[in-house]
Amino acid sequence: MEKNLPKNYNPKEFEEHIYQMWEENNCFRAVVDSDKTPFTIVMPPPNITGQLHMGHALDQTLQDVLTRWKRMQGYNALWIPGSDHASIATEVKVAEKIRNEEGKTKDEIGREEFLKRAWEWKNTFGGRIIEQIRKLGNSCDWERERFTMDEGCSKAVTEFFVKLYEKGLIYKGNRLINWCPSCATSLSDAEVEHEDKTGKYYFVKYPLVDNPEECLSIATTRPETMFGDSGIAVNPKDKRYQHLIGKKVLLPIANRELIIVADEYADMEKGTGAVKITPAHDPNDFLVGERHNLEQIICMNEDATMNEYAGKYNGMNRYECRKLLLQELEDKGYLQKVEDTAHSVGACYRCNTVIEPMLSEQWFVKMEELAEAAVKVAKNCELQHVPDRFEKIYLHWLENIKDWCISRQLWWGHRIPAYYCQDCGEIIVSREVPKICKCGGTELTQDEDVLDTWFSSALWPFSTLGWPDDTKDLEYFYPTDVLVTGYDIIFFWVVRMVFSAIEVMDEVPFKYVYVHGLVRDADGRKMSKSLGNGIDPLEIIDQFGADALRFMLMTGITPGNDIRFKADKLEGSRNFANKLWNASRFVLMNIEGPLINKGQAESSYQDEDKWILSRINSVSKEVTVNMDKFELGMAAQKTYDFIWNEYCDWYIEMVKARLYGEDNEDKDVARYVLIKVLKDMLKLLHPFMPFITEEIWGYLPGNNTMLIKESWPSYDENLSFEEEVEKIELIMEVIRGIRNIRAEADTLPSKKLNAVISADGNGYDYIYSGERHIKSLANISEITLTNDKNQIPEDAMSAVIKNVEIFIPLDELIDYKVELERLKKEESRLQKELERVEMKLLNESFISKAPQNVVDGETEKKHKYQDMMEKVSERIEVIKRKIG
RNA sequence: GGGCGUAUAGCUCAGCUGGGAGAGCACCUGCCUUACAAGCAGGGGGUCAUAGGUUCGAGCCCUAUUACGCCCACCA
Repeated sequence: MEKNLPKNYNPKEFEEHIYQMWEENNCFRAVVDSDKTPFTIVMPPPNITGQLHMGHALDQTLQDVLTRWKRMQGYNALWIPGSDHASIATEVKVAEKIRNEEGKTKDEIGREEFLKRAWEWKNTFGGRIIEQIRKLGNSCDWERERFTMDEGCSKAVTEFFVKLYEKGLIYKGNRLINWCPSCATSLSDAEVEHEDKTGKYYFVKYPLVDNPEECLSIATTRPETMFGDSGIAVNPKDKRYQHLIGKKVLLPIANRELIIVADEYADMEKGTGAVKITPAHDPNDFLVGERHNLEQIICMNEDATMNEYAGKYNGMNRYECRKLLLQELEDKGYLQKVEDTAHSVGACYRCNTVIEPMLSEQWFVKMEELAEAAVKVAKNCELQHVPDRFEKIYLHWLENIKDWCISRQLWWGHRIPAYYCQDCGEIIVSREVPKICKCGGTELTQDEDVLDTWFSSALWPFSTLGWPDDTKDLEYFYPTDVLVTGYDIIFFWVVRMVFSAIEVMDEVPFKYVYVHGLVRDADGRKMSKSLGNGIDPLEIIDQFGADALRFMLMTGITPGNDIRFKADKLEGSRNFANKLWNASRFVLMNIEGPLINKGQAESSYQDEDKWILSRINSVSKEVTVNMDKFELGMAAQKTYDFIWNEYCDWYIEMVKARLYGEDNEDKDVARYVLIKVLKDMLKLLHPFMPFITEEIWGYLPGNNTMLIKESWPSYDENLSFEEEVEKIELIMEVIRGIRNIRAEADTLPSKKLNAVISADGNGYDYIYSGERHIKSLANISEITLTNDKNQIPEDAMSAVIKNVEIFIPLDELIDYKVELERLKKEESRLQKELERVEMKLLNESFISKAPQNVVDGETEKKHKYQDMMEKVSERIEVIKRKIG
């Protein structure tokens, strides 16, 4: 007794131990090996605050499919896992925890103690998501697991910062930045999400100092910022206001004088044509202010409450202030009118609080030069996007980039390696903590701020390989091959990795960027916490198995397009796994003793053996082509179709009679082919469904190694049998034809029937050699094969397949009306096909302009249809006569 | 304001360089046929958003339009 698979497919019974087996045998491990070509992927590091969601499942399955496939192809495949410290998100979570558990604020607890708590938090919960992603079957090299704030990554961050600073690409400056009042930190432009909202235009009257009767009307959407006004701009070409240039207006309520300046920025079409200038709270106004040397008045505090510049509104939050201020303006006659308007409001991408543009001293990365380099590599194809339309998005962003604000007023993150001399004020940027200043001062304090999380993520493709040290890993595995990510973080991450890598490695960080879409819910909505429509991958795995989830995410997808999470699609994937399981079980229950060797089998192949061998051979080739082009959805689909529709539905059925028969030698051939094809199928499917394929593999005879280490099926010219393919496909059509007759005529008994088949030429030979299949699969007891018209029975139902005519003689059982309907339907179908082909062939320009092979093909079709038509018409005549 | 995507069977989606419209689910009919009812066999169902154009030939290429969605933008 050979051992066989359990009767039921139950992924829970083996997924975990299969994963353990892979790990124990170091199957995911990749080390420098100059005999092999490396294939490297770095995992986009999930946030330590995060829970595993469907987005991760999709993202990581794609990477695992690629990694496993390349590994099987013989590459030294390395997939580096890790996690991200997620500065803002983690800081907020930890602060929340401290507040809830101890009732203390961040400031009360202090920086040092806070960081201690944050690390504790990281150590407790940071590993959670890493544990969760193992359940997906990820074959990443866990010995190389990294964290963006581990020693090596931190060293890389410092090195990168200092390098850029020394090159003059990092500077500290007083600029207008995006301020999140809730997170109490600056944000980069990428971290602000814009949303169109309906708001209001408030037209406020600013009286002229010279002549208080005359007022300048100014439109604004944020009236509270008037306390930061330091000028009014009008367009120099604007005739309405030319006489006012250089004069002053009085800022209502605050009673400050504002100068009217002429600046191109003022748009004559917008508002009243005169615009208030608030240099410290608006990026445009900032520039205007600089040009005209206007005062920069910050009128808000860091928590977006008003400050002393707002007079009696001091301490009030910005919205409250707006409300009361408007009331006061109206009461005092300064509010001219209010109009509705749609305008976009920026919000913090972490907490969704409306950001406040504010003047602030921050650290910036100069982007111009870095961006240029990143543009160049895309344009000369060193970097390619899949699908390529994302290159446009990438380029557009880079070509319009502004300097990157990298300092954050947070504690959790990489502290900026800048030190200030308390004696002379000198800034020292250094890899090491400096002991003494040039001036001799020894009191040096480090900058309080930390760096943008994305500053460290930007180094991920090389910091994880040892940079800034000159490691063998770096030399061997870098640059990485593919970066897999969602389109939502191209700006945050992809772009920054590219220019950082070019800057320090002088080479792109990856050759391909595979961009995938979002996983949406069944109704097409984005999965989100607030909607509560998220689906937990762990629950799905628990219920259906990781393989079903993976396969579901991989089929029917196109790069870059979103996918919907549909329960029935998941069931379909699970059913497919079940199908494979049962087919394998069937094969195993028919294996006894050792298999014969290749040579023995080759000399005795039957037609169906050659057919299936030929088919798996072509399918392997096609699947590989698809994989090469990142068409993973297509590759999965083709594998699915082959396994279910060809191997299970046809080959296994065809071979059953041999397995149950007496011819032991032939039985062995069938067994050999069953196993051989099954093995190739498992290989093709393994990247997509690693667990079940590995599990089944372990049961197959002669397998000492694990499937994960097996080699990918390659095309073998010797296994292409065109004639047998043609032959079996004809037999299959004949069987379908008979089944159709049987099913369409409901008077037919389900018992065995006889058939007369008329054929000539190749058809005759093919049918002759395939009789046994027709008998067993179409439930026929006797076949009379003839090329003699006289042998054709009149009282029969019939079908025409190419040049083959099938008759099922039935005498009194035939419902001639039904049969006539059937034939007429077939006749009209043929008629349409024939007309279409004839139209084409009558067209002179088609004949002269279309390629010869296309014309030949159409001509051939014409003859075929004509022949079939003739036969069907004859039958119609016969049946008509029968009806009378 | 600019850019992009999607529109194909009742539903969800495939469809590679232009050459006879596909899958899964759902639906209808018949089957517990000793691998599998998470299954087997058979079947119905589409003017490929609209209008032009290029071509011998368009779901596919070009132009315009419509609907939905997304992204970018210093839109007082």
